[in-house]
Amino acid sequence: MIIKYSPESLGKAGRCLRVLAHPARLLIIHLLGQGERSVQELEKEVGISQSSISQHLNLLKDKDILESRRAAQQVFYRLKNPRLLELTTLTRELFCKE
Amino acid sequence: MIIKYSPESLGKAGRCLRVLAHPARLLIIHLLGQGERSVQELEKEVGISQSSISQHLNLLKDKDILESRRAAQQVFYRLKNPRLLELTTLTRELFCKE
DNA sequence: TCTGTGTATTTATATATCTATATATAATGA
DNA sequence: TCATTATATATAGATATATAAATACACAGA
Repeated sequence: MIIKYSPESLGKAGRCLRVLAHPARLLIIHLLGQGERSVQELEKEVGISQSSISQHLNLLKDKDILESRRAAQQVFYRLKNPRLLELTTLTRELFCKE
Repeated sequence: MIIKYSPESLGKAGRCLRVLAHPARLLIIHLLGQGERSVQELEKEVGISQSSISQHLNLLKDKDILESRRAAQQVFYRLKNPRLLELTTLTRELFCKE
């Protein structure tokens, strides 16, 4: 393990985890784990307003968790690193047992 | 994978992750990964006030992440589930690369 | 260029979290 | 019981986050 517990890395890890620590964003990541989705599709599947979805997506993109491509009017989002699913899976294993 | 992405489990996972998503608490978990510590020891190693340490420990205990035992005046805390370290390690691997 | 559709941003308000300070409780030993 | 040490809780002000509504922007087709 090269990565130290420096104040910087603790801060960065904390900020990234905090962005993940939201039900809607966890669901977005789960869905994107199955393949890319347009904002529209996410809006329907997550069940919150377009504006909220867009704001959540923006937070995740800011943290380099998602990336996107535009196809005509639509924008498709996908996980930047599929290993992120390991983290959400582990989270459920540890905290959602029953 | 038995665990579903129900609103309840998403909410619970989100709340637990959020408690982890703080630099001081990540450091506490890292330290407790090496073995139990008294509040006093954590106070010194983390470098924040006794009151703050106690409040962080309480949040973690509320989420069933830590457990404690009292020995005379001191209270020692430890990780309830050592697998939690897998989560913090993965977090650093994913988010603290550089 | 105008219109419609899809997405992003801005703004305001409500709510939650952080931190420090002060105070309270618990256990020990004199 | 009193004083001391260790830990926990309460409170308040500052800061951060969440959410909805309104608006702005981007693209495609007529």
